[in-house]
Amino acid sequence: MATSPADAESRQSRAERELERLDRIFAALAHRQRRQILLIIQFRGGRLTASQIAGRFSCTWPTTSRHLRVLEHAELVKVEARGRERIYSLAREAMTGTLADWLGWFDKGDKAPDGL
Amino acid sequence: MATSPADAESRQSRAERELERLDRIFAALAHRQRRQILLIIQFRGGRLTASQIAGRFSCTWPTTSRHLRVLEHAELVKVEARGRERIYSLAREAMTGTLADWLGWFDKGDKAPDGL
DNA sequence: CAATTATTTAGCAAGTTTGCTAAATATAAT
DNA sequence: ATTATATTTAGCAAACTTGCTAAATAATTG
Repeated sequence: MATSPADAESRQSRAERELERLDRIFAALAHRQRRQILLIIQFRGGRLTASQIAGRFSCTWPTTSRHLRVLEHAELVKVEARGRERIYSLAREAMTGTLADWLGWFDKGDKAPDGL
Repeated sequence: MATSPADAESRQSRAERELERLDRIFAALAHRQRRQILLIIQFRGGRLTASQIAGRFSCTWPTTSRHLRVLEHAELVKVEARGRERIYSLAREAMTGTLADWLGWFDKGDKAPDGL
């Protein structure tokens, strides 16, 4: 099958989108409170409302709310609106998938990633 | 055995030092070029001089030099001075150890980390 | 020793992130 | 509808990061 310019473009975009995804994930994880939020969700029931999460931190609510948005944008958490509450849970795939895959480059020395 | 104030203090410090270590690791990984440097070291021979690394990027040398220092400070790479060259290699333990351990919290739901 | 090569440090400007307070939105209860 | 509750958005100041150029250090060669 022929490889159209559109294919080439979309292939490159996809690689670039992958990189941007990693950028967002690692940027999101670069703040201690955001990592802590993930652990709290994991070890405090798996599903928590924004206020349950915010309640565990000493900073103001809007600050935690922003952290939650960063995590959401990085697709590390999922949100489900229920009435006036928002219930956060882990998007485990992103963590153990995307992130663990990246880490995997350093275990096995087989193939190099695209851009080397 | 009695637990002296010094013990308590050092125990707390150790936990805090752990967290600071993670801070440094995740902060270091939060920049695309720094992640790329790690991959380059991994897939281009394992041991590279600063200039070999810098040569693969379009930014200026001092900029790459700073990135290398950030990685070194996070203990993600080791440096060995040989004459006027500095040879960088991966400090694999930090990556597959510390980092993979952190990721591990999200696999198995057994015990929660210290500060929860 | 003077010149060259490898690499880092200093210092600055531009951009980004974080945390705060005040105000807005949106659903639920009275 | 008014009030209360849950949560977000706006906008600002302080702090941090990044990239640059110019200058410094440090080992090597002529």
